[in-house]
This record gives sequence, structure tokens and C-alpha cells, in this order.
Amino acid sequence: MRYWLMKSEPEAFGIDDLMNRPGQTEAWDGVRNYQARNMMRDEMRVGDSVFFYHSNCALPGIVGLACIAREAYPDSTDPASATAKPRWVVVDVQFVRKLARTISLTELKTWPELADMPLVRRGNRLSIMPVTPGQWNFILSLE
DNA sequence: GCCAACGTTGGC
DNA sequence: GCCAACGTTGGC
Repeated sequence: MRYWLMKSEPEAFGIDDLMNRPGQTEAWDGVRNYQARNMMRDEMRVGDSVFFYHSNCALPGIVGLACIAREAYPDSTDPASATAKPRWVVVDVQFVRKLARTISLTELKTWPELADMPLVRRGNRLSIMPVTPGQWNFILSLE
């Protein structure tokens, strides 16, 4: 059982959108970064826990919890998805709950305990990243 | 809207 | 296979 952080722009698809989906589940499509894809394809397993992060918005930060509901399969938004060699994959992500408050990026950056997270490192653009159990528990304790 | 960071593309 | 140009991400 692993822990992840997944970024999404709330204007495109936010935590409320996930909550309101049928089954509260949605395919996480559109990932076009190999590192992120490889994590989805090779490491994500059903039941893994996910921090849902809002990016590129007024208050970037962690807004909720989700889990992996289905392991990697071809991304239907990829033109090659129906061919023998799909390049991009999705996983299904299921809503768990919203946090009581947004734990903002600004706040996350203040904690030495989280200094190793790619999220708080300058220039990092990974949209999916692993979270250690220690980081996961520490962040939840901030709620 | 600006712009730094960085991944990708394509000419050579 | 190098690397400059270009496009995208995402905080501010």
C-alpha cells in the first residue's frame, strides 16, 4: 500500500468534480509525462491512497483524499490508445473525503519534515509523485 | 499575466 | 547524440 500526491487544476477537474462523479470515481487522463506515467503503470495499486492537490489556482494545496480504484489501462484520450501500442495510461481515482481545510503549498513549505517532497522543491513540475508514509501521516496531522 | 524551470522536438 | 528552440507547468 503506497501513498501518492496527484495534481489537478480545479478549473479543469477539482475535488468537487470527483465527489460528484457517478461512483465518485474518474479516470485520471491526460498525463503526458513519462515519469508520471511510469508511476501510474508500474507502481500504483488498487487501494493506494492519494492526496488530491489543486494547482494553478488562488490557493494551491492539498484539498482532499482519494484512492486508486483501478490499475493502469490505456488512456482513451490518446489517439494510440486503441492500437497495439498505447503510449499513455490512466488509473481510476475514487473520492474518499475532503479535508476540513486546504493545506496550502505555502504552509507545506514551512515544515522541515516535508523538505524532501518534490512538491516543495523549486521548479518541480511532476503532476504525480510518491509520498512517504511519514510525510502522509505528518500532513494529515496538520488538518 | 509574468516568467523560471524543465521536458520535448527536430535540425544537424 | 548534441543542443537550441519551443511549449508547458504552475507559483506568484
